[in-house]
Amino acid sequence: MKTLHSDPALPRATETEALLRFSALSQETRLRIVRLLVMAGQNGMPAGTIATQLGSSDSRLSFHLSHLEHAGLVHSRREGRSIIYSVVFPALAALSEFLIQDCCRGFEENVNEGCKSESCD
Amino acid sequence: MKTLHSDPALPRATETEALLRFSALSQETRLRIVRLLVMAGQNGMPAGTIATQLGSSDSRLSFHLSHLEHAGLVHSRREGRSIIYSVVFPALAALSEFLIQDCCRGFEENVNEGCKSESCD
DNA sequence: TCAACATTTCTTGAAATATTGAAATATAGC
DNA sequence: GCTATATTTCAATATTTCAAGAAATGTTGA
Repeated sequence: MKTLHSDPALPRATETEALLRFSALSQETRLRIVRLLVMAGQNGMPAGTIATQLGSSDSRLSFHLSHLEHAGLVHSRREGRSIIYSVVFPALAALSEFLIQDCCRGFEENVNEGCKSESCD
Repeated sequence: MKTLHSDPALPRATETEALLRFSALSQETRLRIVRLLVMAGQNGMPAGTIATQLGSSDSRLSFHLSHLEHAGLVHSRREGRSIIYSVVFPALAALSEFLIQDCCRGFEENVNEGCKSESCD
């Protein structure tokens, strides 16, 4: 079984990246954008559609999308007059890796029993 | 193989919890506290030791520890005159679950190829 | 180039969060 | 009870982040 966080080819986020990404995800609108884009998958979604679905103003949404893009969590491409946003799955994966690796890997001798028995290996 | 994010007994964090926890982790000192406590494992570490190791003032550290505890990411217990802090591994696990589940589970028909081929299953 | 549409940038003010240092609280040992 | 140690709380200040709307920019298709 190949899992999201155990793929050795998938680098864990650095502390700086992790900080930037956690910060980006710690805002309600931005977290919802990410969840919306995850559901939209590789097709992505135009900025205007996202704004409509979340009931946010265009300018506010643009700000949040820039924020997410700067954090490397979403990617944009132009299609006609629309700009299509989509989530960067490897970035989410690396962030998970950052948490999980610290939780369960490399510190096996120290890890608590709850984690060891319920969640690891 | 039993993995951190695929254990059905391990509930995914709610959006509110996720927001609170992402927010807690998006601050340099707090992220370092969590990493330090992960390394300390179940034994945990006294507040004073954490402050010394991170070069932070006692009062500042106390504030950040309260913040992390309120977010459910760390737990405290008294031992003599020290208060020992330790990380709540299931909380980290649930947060990872929150990201990973949204990334790869429940939306298989939409998930992008990069995620599907590199990270899922 | 022009008109229409989509997105971004900028400004302002409000709200949340961080830092510092001093004072307060709690425990252990004498 | 008294003192030393460990940690937390509090008040004042500084910093960061957020929201809203107007104006500016960029793109398409005629």
